[in-house]
Amino acid sequence: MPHTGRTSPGRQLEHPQAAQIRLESVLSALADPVRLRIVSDLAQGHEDMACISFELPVSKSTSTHHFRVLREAGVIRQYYEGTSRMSRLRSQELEECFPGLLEAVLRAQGVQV
Amino acid sequence: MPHTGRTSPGRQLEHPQAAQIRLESVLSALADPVRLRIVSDLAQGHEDMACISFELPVSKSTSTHHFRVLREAGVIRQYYEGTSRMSRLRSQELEECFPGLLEAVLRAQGVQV
DNA sequence: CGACTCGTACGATAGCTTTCGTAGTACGAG
DNA sequence: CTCGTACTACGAAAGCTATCGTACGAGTCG
Repeated sequence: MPHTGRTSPGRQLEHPQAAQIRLESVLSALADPVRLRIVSDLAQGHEDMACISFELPVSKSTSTHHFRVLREAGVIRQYYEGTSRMSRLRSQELEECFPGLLEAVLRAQGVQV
Repeated sequence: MPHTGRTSPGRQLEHPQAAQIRLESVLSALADPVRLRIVSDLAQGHEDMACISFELPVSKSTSTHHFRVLREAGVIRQYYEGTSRMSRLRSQELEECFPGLLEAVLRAQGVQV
């Protein structure tokens, strides 16, 4: 079994506040096949996923990079849980900032919304 | 006065067909402040605009580049009219390919949709 | 034709992106 | 404490992007 259920504090991860999320950065973050796939996977049921559970066609360090881009753009929120880093979409906040945007992108990707 | 009203054939400009428009390219095209502004301006009433009438904070050659990116991504359609190159949004086709996407982006930019 | 306007093509450059490997840190299990 | 797992940080390389200036082509007006 992975962990005991406790949420470890871990190191702090920088996230932009909802009001600081810029459209340009979000679009830029979504304009990459790997990241688009991460977002689709997150939207596809699994609310919280560790980086490892995405089977991405890139190396670990490259994954780290893509997750960081998504996080810094404000698309996902990440937190540590043991040695794993969990990710979840910031759907609600994005909906407030840019209504309909995430939904349109997901729909275009063939994800049930 | 600009021209006599005749539509000159000019040189052919390559456009992707609606079915060939890729989400990734569209997002990538929109992920730039200059291009986002072009798109907003086009949506803002002026259906057909010559490149020159956008007062962009970049040089002529850079403009050409940005218009090309938008055209090749399938976001705008361009045609020659005299010495001018007119541009218009491919709103309807985009709506068919990616419902709600353009609208969400424009709304996020503060454009009345 | 000649001059002027609008836009393109080309070449160059600086900076960013994507990618990786390697080395290291943080956590949990034993 | 030691080991394995999960992930990061750093450095490096290759490629793309945004930007420009200059030189040129296509069309219009006199």
